[in-house]
Amino acid sequence: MAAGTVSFRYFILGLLAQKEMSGYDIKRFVESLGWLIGAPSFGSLYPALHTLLEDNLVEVTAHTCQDKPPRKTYRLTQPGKRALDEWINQPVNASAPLKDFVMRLILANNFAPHGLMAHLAQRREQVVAHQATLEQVLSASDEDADLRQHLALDYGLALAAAEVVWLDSALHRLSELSKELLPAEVV
Amino acid sequence: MAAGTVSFRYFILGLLAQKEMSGYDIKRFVESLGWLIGAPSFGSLYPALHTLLEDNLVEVTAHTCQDKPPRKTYRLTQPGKRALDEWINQPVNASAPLKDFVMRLILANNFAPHGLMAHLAQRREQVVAHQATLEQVLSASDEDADLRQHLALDYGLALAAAEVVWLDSALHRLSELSKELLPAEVV
DNA sequence: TCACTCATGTAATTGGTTACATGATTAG
DNA sequence: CTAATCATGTAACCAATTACATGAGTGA
Repeated sequence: MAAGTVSFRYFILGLLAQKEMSGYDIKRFVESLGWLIGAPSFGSLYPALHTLLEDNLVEVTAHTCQDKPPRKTYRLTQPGKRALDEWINQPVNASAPLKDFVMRLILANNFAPHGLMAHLAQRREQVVAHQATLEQVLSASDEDADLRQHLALDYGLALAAAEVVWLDSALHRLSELSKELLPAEVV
Repeated sequence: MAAGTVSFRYFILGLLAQKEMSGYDIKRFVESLGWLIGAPSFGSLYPALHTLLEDNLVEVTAHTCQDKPPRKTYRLTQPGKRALDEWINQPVNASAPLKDFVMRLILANNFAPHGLMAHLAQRREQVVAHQATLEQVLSASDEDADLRQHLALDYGLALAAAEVVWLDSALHRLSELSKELLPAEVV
């Protein structure tokens, strides 16, 4: 295992599966679409790349062309591809935080066909369960409590509801997509 | 500073401001409404309480009545109250994660009157900015890319939109509330 | 020449988890 | 009498941040 990261380790691997990138590229990319997951700092990103390299999951090319600052781009090796596949199609811990869900969502392309839908369906179950918990807490709380007391509950419920709506629509669209791709496969 | 936590440190302090609780109580409470922030483990919770105690921000009572397992309940001291006020009315870092926002939302009661609305307004700005970034990335990406490539973007946009709607409604309700409470204060 | 972005890295520290250890009380 | 829940704690470990250090290229 050596030193380094774990959560981001496979996420980075997944990003490199889509295209070859440098550490700096990864940072910029994650910053742009990662407001829900938070971009890793260089202090964790570079060491993570080094350990992936040590483990032979990625390989590197140094670009030292002049009139550009030198950079190193990383890409997956065959063992890296296998490690990623194994990781991504593995069921996630039921109480995984939002962050983990979104990280996998960003790697959507790397899922096996059924895997992605399973991931969304599992998330849906989780969110619905949380919704139920929040509603229960809300109904158990003081009737005369002021708005401020319920704010967080209300917020949680609003986000959960929005997420369920989105998940349903995404699941629907994905199933349409798979019907299109496998028209003869209908049971 | 000693060992212990930091993010959760003040959050715990805020919970104790609402009512006296034991470590176990805190865990249960946070688990029930904290799906967006994640409950701290006992391994961080108890040490955090110990350091709050050392710093004289909380005080403790041991309840060793028989036919109940012994427990310790914590409550704020005056210095604790001051530390909390100082912390909560302090502006948060602009790129703070969702978790930080929600933690403060749970502590809504502890805000100075204007502080809470400022907090929501600041969050709104942040979310709108993220929305703009995501839309930009979306429009810059391949037109022929399949649904899977846009899933995370789409998810982010859906959540952001829902959050803005909620924030607007909450801000509106809070301003109604403050009008009610200070009817003569209108400029 | 000064500041800014691009680009890579390391060391110290921190915030937090996991696993472990203990014990009382309650329900089957 | 055994399992589950209530209840508190410690030690080892880990992931990740912050701060630091370096250097090339670009534009004012």
